[in-house]
Amino acid sequence: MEATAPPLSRKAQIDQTATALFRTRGFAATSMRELAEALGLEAGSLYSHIKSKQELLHRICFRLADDFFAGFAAATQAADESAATQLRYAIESHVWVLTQDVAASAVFLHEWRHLSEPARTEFLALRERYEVGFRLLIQRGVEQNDLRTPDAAFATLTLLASLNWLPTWYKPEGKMPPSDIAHRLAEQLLSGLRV
Amino acid sequence: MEATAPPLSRKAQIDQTATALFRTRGFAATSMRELAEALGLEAGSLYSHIKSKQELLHRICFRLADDFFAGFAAATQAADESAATQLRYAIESHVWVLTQDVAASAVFLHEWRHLSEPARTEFLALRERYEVGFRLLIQRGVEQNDLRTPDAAFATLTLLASLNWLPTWYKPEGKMPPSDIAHRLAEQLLSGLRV
DNA sequence: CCTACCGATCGGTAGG
DNA sequence: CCTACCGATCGGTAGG
Repeated sequence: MEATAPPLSRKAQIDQTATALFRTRGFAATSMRELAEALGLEAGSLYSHIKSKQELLHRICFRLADDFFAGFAAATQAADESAATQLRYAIESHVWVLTQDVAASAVFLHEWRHLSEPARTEFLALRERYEVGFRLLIQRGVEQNDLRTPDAAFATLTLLASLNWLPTWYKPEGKMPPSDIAHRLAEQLLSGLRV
Repeated sequence: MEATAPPLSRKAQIDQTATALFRTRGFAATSMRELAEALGLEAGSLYSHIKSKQELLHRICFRLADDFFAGFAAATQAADESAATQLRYAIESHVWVLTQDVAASAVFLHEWRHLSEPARTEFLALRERYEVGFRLLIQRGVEQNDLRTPDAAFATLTLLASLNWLPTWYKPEGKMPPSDIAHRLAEQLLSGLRV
């Protein structure tokens, strides 16, 4: 049971509508006039709430990055857990963030290259850091003899790839709850790595 | 050792350059003037070789679709092979097509939504059919007791996801030859499914 | 939040 | 393959 969501501020409404449009039509193919129309405004009126189209993309991408990092930190802070267990938590956290806002996740995953510099370079550095976090977990799992793989970097890429495909097929109204999906994905992906 | 490639026709040059631009900048964000400049032409001159920007995208996407289907058909025509073995061949074929033209593959995977109707709907139907082909192989592998998975549809999605992430990191000039990559990916992905 | 508008750029065409 | 150009649309601003 979920409480009714509090009313969104105008700015949050703009973010949400922009996210949906960027997802389905792409950043470059979405015009500010479309966005305004979807909100019941005139195009010029948007600019009393935001600075630019670019700012919208920036906010979406970096908010998601924050969420992914926060989840990863929480998943790996229990130092007494094995690396394999921490990896499971990290996978579940990743899926959780993805399912909490599929539209924003899709923008995060596919529209980031429309970020202008220096945001684009900064964004790529964050992604790299996140990926390294997963790779280190896998490597430690191998050292602890809980996991096995011929190539940890390779395994990391395929693991994240499987996870990041989720926004292309996940439907929030589907009957499998996010926690089930997270569990199932973690199970399947870990089964390919376990000793 | 590779023989020197034959000179490309003007139309093939346009296709190739458009593919590279659509990949790195996206279809919507690529202008015909950029494309012309990359080819050393004036924008208007493009239209003596092609009908529209849309036609370029259409040709790229459907050529790749043809390649994927041809490879899948070849991989699965040996009826005396087990489903698990056919699946291995199909995975290797998929990787082969991806690595033969990473740029076109990336466009195929990410820019198809800019296809105008009815091409877009037709394209989605083809993708669906291809996916079903993989799913049936996995299901038959399970029936033959060579493969095991709690959910064949789920396993299909994650398998294709892992494969389709390849164009985002594969560098043709890297030292791992495509056949090695295909082998390795097949091995890793099948290991998660094998009994 | 609207009206009215800016300069720039878009895909594409006519005529040679 | 180029020159010259079309109408449409773009992101964004000024002034209220």
